[in-house]
Amino acid sequence: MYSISEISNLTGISAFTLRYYEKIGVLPNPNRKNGIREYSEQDLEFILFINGLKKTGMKLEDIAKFSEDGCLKSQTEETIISDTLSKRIDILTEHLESLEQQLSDILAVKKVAEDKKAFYSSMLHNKR
Amino acid sequence: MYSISEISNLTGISAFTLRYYEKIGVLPNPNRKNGIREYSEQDLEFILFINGLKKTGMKLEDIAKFSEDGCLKSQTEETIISDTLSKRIDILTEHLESLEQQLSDILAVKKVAEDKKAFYSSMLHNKR
DNA sequence: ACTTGACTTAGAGTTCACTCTAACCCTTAC
DNA sequence: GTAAGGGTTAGAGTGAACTCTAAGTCAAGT
Repeated sequence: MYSISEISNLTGISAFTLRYYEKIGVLPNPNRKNGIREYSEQDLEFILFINGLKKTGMKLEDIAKFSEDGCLKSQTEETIISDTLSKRIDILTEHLESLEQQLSDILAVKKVAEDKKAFYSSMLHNKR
Repeated sequence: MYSISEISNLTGISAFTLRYYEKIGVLPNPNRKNGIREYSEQDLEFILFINGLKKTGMKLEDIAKFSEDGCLKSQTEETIISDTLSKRIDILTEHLESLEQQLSDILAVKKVAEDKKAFYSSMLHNKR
């Protein structure tokens, strides 16, 4: 079990931000003992994944949609589960497409940047 | 030769943003005819590269440092050129490191996202 | 002649994601 | 008992990167 400051140290996310994420629904409410947050190993893993989504450009609003249980009382157990699953699958599918786009952007920029760097280095070398 | 709206269409960057980039030094001033911007093929290429830097997370402030000539009158030709080259090399080197970090972040998230997606899909499948 | 699309400066407004403060309470370890 | 570390709400402030408006000028094409 981890305290909020331990999670903060392990993830690099400040305690402020962790509470903020909880408030806006990006992170689920963890178990509490005397009102104090106690994070499990699975909570930590989930937070790391969520942080990965954020680092790779997913908006907090969309992460919140992924995180939430979608437990509307008006729905049956069956529908809740299917809807939640479908929703999560959709969000992941879309993000995976974005990841492919990012990969190709990065590889393209990397190539040009390497070429330019080599070119500038050779100019610098010839000057001396 | 391209007009600002052509460049906007070709790059996906709005004319507003192109002028804004010029104002804050992210993009150099292009040639003008009667005060109207005329972009060359090389200008277009440079803009596409700059846009790649931005898309891969470089701050506009740093892009501006990369873009500027650094032509301080107090320096000799020699120093100007060497300083400009070294500066550009430094910026590219640092960004290439960031690109590596991004690649590993993306690959890590991609793996977990694919696993989760497969897991959710199988749950959904078993439900039906 | 008129429409279109360019130009200018200055500044207001927006969105996103924090980041922190205020002001106050509660519990556990030393 | 006191300090350290946790809790709450509400809201202010920050910084980055746009995004657009106002209000006017100008030049080329139909």
